[in-house]
Amino acid sequence: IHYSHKHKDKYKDKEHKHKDHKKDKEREKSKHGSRYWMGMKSLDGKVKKEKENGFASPPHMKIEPEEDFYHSPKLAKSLKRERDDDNDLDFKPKKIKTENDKKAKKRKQEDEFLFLFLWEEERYTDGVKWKFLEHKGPVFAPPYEPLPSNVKFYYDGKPMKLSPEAEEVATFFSKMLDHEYTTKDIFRKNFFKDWRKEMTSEEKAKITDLKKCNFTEMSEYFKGLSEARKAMTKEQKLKIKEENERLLQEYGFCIMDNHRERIANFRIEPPGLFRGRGDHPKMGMLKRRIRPQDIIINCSKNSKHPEPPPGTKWKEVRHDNKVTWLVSWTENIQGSIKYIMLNPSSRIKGEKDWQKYETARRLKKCVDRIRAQYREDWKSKEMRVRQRAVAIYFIDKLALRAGNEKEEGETADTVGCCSLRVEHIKLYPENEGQEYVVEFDFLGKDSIRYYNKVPVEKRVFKNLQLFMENKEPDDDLFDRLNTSVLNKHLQELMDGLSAKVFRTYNASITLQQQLKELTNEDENIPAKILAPPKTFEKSMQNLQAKIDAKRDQLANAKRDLKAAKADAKGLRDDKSKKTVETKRKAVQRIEEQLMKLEVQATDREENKQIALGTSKLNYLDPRISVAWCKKWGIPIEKIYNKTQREKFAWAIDMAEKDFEF
DNA sequence: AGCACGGACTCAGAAAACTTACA
DNA sequence: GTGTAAGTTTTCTGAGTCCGTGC
Repeated sequence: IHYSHKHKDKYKDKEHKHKDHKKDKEREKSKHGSRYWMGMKSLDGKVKKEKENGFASPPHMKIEPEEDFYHSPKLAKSLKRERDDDNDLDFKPKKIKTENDKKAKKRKQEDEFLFLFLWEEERYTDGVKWKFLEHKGPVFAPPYEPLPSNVKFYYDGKPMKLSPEAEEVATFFSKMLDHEYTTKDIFRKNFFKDWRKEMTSEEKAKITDLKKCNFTEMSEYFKGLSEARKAMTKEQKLKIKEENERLLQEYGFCIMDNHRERIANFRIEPPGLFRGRGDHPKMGMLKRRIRPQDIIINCSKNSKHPEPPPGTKWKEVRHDNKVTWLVSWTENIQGSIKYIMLNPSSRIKGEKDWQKYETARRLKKCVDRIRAQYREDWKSKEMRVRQRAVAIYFIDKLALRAGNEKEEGETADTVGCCSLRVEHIKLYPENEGQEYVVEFDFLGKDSIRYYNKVPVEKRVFKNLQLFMENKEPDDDLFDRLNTSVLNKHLQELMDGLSAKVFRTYNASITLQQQLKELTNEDENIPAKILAPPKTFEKSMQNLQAKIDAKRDQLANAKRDLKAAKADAKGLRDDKSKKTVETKRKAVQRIEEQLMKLEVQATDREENKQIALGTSKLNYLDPRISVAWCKKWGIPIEKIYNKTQREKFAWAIDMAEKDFEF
């Protein structure tokens, strides 16, 4: 590997005394791709190198063809090196693909070490994330378009023209009419409260009861619009597509340290009604429209700053290169900050991802020690140490999340390990032939139910009994523990260790073991390994879809029933009474069907379903899969789709067939 | 010292959009 | 061949983790 930079040369020389540099260089050049980390698929010839800062905005930057997913970063360049501005060619890393070459293998390991070295250097010096950042700012939600005059809102059966502000909020509700949300009390209450805030004083005086509001005409109108959109001609659809593409090209990319990087979310979230997950106390509240004066822009001083729309101003333009976001604003529901950041394919996210797996690999080296330690701590004299030790055991063995404490009444009531309450576990000294069984039943992240019955060590069991003594169901199980205490301890056990590293480590190591175990030479590999989880997951999803459909159907039927009732009240004839009865029966029938489906779903749940998609993206070191593919000659496309390949470009490039997690 | 708080970042499922298989 | 359903990918944004800061 050639580094013109002295200090790297020095480092390199130490490690590679006898390398044939010339050969390497040639090989490298002939290779189409290049080492991701060194980012040598540069913008050479595309970005004008503007010298010293080297980052002046390239006025006519070309778009890199999509199939080339190496929007490779110049890590080396972003590191602090003296600006002797040698040309980039000298930085070209090696592409090592020589299968039989032992040297290559060795070099690869050294490579990895070097990467680590470079990373550490960048990271621990000053926390700088970039040297140059330029972008076009966010794309705002389209302005509200008032309803045509023939689409009416009715209050108490009478048409009523709403002020634009009140009307807009009403349309948000009308668009969700088919959704289960709108039947929930909290949702309706929150919505109505916030809606009234948008009303004129006359409207406020008149509209006092949500039940008397009739949004159906509005709802039908929007359904019609979406039908019309579906029925558009090919040309019209194409036109929209082109417009989107134009917007993407203009706003969907930024320049960060010499590379044109994809932005993850360049559109500002449009206004609407807040939909939390689970039993969220704030569901239905108005999520307000974000304006330029709410927006903070982050970019380089020496970049071309994005312009606010004519006649408006940004809240602030700052130049903080210790953070990775381009745009931020404060959201009005929880008061939290929202960001516009880069795509997972970007250098900055890729590096972080890679670092995450490196931390997990370091855990691999000391996990035995740590396990021995917490088992020892189960016997500690100190309560807090015992609690901590049992908690780590759960996190390790059951992949529980850390479980930060949350403000009551601000969010749905969900828990993780440290925030478990007595009511969430049951202890069985003896259960179905097993000893010391703990039954977990609680709502975790996104209000997803965690239900599990596991036998545990006797000591753990006894400890849990101890922790639960003299406590109420809603008391904390681990009253001497919280996530910051826990993580501080973990940090002492290993640099960079925190609760979530266990998930990454355990998921990845298991994948590796399973692949080793299940893959055998004389079998046709792909079918066997890839099929079962896929079909299983699918069947689960299908069921969920059925349930959802049934729910919608139920909501519809209920509404029909309501409408029929209203009619009957007005008309008082036999015919309408009869329809009410049929509708009522329909509702009942659908309710029963829904029940059946839900039972089915929980049954399957017992079989323990794993969200394969999520772990694939977030917990499994992609290098394991890449190595496996290379080893068995399986095309990487079989495993990762385009987006995933972009996200894992670093791993695809880095991992050889003998990679060991 | 310890703790509340905010900030920045990863991870998560729902929904929308798109693609492919199938009647 | 065409319309539709099923499957897959992409987008969206909410829900966590974790750490630094300031009292």
